[in-house]
Amino acid sequence: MYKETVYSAFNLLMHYPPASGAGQHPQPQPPLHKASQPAHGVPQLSPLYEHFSSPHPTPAPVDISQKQVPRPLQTPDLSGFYSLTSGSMGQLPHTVSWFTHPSLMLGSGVPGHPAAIPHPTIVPASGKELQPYDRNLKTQAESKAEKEAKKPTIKKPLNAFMLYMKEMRAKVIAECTLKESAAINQILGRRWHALSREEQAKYYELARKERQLHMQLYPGWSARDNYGKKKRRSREKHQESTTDPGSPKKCRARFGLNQQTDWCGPCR
DNA sequence: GTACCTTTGAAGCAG
DNA sequence: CTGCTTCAAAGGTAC
Repeated sequence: MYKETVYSAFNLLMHYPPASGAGQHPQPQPPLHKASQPAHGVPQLSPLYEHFSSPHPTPAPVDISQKQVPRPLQTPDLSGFYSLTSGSMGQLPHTVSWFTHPSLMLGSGVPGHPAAIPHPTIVPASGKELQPYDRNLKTQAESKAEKEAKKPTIKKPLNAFMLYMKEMRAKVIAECTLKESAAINQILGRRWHALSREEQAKYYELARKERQLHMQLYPGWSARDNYGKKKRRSREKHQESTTDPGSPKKCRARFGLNQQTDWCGPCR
């Protein structure tokens, strides 16, 4: 069933091929620089802004100066970031995510500001609304465990591909009339590989700024904090068989191919 | 009700 | 240092 959906997704992909590659696997590209170590040629914020405002059937470019958001805690590096996100990114509601963090903008006291809206990366561990604790029914140990479990979870910052997915998902859904995320993500994965280095660099740069902002907001936070919070089934289920090629990523890993550029035969 | 699927990248961890 | 694992998002599916 699942594979059928995936196959249908690929069929659709043939009708909506990426900019280059035309339904085939992407052309090999030179490896990209590490996001944490920007190389020459990384677009500045201005081109980034152009990217998010140009390729889509969106209204005329927004006058950023009229949409500036108070940013009392900004650093020099993040200033342009806020200009970008409060302006053009505002046209992409699904991408704003935590760019407009209330605490950074000192929402309380700012008229009309959604100060009461918690940070999207902070969610109750249960995913549900927090309930008052009933002291009469729980032991201290239970109380401690419960409190721990209900501590708001700070999510990981999104990486470049995740940011790309957030922006492009709606477009793919509209084009392919698909809703199943697994199939959509396969398409997005191929389109990601079909992007030029310059186009990908925009998202790497955005992701780098996301991590930077995340570090400023949560200095002591570690990705390890969220380890084990997702209940997972036995690990055997995740190990692919020798006959199943698995995902391109797994396949590349198994055959020792370049993660950035190479496509293994079974996954084409 | 919730894990799984599916993708890439970042980060953590074990050897 | 290398390689493996986990988790970020998303929403339909399966249990």
